[in-house]
Amino acid sequence: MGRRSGILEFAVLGLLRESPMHGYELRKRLNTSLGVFRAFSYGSLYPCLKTLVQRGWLTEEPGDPPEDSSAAPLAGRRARIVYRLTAAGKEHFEELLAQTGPDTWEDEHFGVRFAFFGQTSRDVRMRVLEGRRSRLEERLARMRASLARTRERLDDYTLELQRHGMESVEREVRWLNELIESERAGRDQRRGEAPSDPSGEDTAS
Amino acid sequence: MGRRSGILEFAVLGLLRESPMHGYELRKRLNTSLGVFRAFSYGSLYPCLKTLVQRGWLTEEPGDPPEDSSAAPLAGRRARIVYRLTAAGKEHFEELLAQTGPDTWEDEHFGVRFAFFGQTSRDVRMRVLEGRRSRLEERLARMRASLARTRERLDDYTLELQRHGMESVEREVRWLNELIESERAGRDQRRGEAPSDPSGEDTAS
DNA sequence: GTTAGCATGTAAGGAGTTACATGATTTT
DNA sequence: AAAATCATGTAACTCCTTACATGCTAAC
Repeated sequence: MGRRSGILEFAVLGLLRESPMHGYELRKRLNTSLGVFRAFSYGSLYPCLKTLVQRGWLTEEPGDPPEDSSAAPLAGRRARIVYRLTAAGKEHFEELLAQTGPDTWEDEHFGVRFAFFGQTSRDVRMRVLEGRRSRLEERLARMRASLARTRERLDDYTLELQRHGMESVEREVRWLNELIESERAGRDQRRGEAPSDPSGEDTAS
Repeated sequence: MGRRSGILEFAVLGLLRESPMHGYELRKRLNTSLGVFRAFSYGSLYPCLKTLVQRGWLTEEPGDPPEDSSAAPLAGRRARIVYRLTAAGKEHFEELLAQTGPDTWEDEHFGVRFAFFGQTSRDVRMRVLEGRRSRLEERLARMRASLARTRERLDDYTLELQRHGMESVEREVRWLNELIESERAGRDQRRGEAPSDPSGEDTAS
């Protein structure tokens, strides 16, 4: 069955944009390199890769990985399949980066979107950050209202949970404020990261 | 299809343990009263209720809700169905409270478990809190290790994301430490919360 | 007289997981 | 020679969502 959208697809495209990889390596990166990511299973990763190939966003190549070519050329190790982003795939990823999905998507997968901010134009970064902030503030308002209504009949544990939850949200809002301000303070040039050409300069090899 | 386990079932049983309710009310409580809960849809709630009835954990009664009986007895409003926890249901919920599921379950739904701590025996509370803490500490260790390995080749955004993520986790660990200490400080009597009958404090150690 | 809220439900589908199957290769 | 790690894949299942269908009452 075709994995239609989903965060996994997004993350795979984003990681492959940086450099080609085989599935096993990809999964490790999903779990560690991008820290905040959740642990995807092979059972979802490999089928996802297949459908991405079918749609023309990836190509499959047999072969040894880019790094560690000092090892046996491709002797043992059950021949790996290296996946590479196509031009169409790159284009598609740009679209995904730019588009603002439904609130729940944006909210649930904010961490992943943020992880690819390095490849995102400043407009979009601002939109994503501000969107998140406003949703958190809405939520905060709802929590406060609900707490004011029901405070009396809640036990200590529930109260403590709500208190801690609200504090966490408030903390994240402050974090977002800092980020937004720092974006606004204009530094387009954060090293040589050329924001003028979001689809441009791939860091191949 | 039989909703087998799932957090929704747990939450429904827990809420109904406090007092009988009809589905609509239940859903509102899931979304607001217990604040941290996610927004479940009717599409999952009603089927869930049906299967819980089938298993004998709930009974369906037609009728007006316990509060607001000043309104029309049950005149308009499409006759509601009030769900009440049976003895078997109570028993089952106790089991669910006491059992420690797989780590992922415990981790993903910690907030919900915590929300029912008022109905949970102290042993179990300690087990849940300490379990969560140790998993968070493991995760922290993994994050630190991964960060030490890959710091150089991560861009500023990814780095900032990891930094904030780790800070959040550290903060939650401190919170848990406070809670655990406060549990350890022994006060069973936190106001008039009498765990008089919940079959709770059976495991005296 | 139309929107908003109350109230219950079904069918189809999405996005993943677990458990399994397979097999080579390095380490113990 | 046993175990761990590398590597790819499939089938069945889970748990929840969306979109739809229905109909009543209160408020604007």
